[in-house]
Amino acid sequence: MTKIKESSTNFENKQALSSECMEVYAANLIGGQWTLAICCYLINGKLRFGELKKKLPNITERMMTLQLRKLEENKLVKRTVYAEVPPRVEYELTESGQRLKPILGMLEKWGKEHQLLMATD
Amino acid sequence: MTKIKESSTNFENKQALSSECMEVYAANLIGGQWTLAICCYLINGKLRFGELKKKLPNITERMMTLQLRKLEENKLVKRTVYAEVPPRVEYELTESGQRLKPILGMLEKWGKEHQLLMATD
DNA sequence: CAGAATCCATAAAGATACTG
DNA sequence: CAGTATCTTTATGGATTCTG
Repeated sequence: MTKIKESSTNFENKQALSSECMEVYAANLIGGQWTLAICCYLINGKLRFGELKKKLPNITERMMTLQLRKLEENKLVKRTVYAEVPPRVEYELTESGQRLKPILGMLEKWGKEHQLLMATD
Repeated sequence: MTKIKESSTNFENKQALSSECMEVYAANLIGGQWTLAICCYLINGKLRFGELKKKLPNITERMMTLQLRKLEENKLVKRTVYAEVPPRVEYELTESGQRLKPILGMLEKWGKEHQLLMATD
């Protein structure tokens, strides 16, 4: 009786997926609290759980697990478990995740410009 | 003693703005529940409160007000109040909001591709 | 018309402790 | 190491009623 749905950021029961435009669908996939941060760090290559955790000092393990599982479920991240002791799990972006790269680039550029605007006023 | 902060999606106290990359900052600005949906509809020109509400049948007035105020606060949306009876308020994207257009375009494209991937598997 | 004010339910996030 | 489990807190969203 494993509980799965705790933090699935509701794609199924909310409006976004069903009736809204594709941008909203996309935003729901990548707009989660830690989603983009994780993707940013994975875009340069695979990372282990602990390595990723180090880059996100403020995230709890619990949240990281939940977010990574969601990302995996949404096929943005691939999770590979190595049957070793001590355990090793590696996370990497999928093809689809990689294709976010140009979008991340534009977001970064837009963010910089916008931050400037927010400041000079 | 007006209460302002009820739904400000926490830029100030959370990690995103302070330590993370610019993509995360940007995502926090546009990643809110209704944010992108609203932007999508405003990208073709200004709309009144009621008109926008019609395009988002599932949003409550309360949420729309909150989201629009947040958008305004973040300078993505400009709010113009006309001193008329009955009252008229128009919402439109700011320059900065308009500059999201190419990003929305890419998100749409990516979303379509990704949705296909999610289906064929 | 375009909201503001309340009250309330649920969902998401955090702290902490524990484990294969 | 890479998580789980549990509990608590906080955030988010909704229903309803009221108003300039």
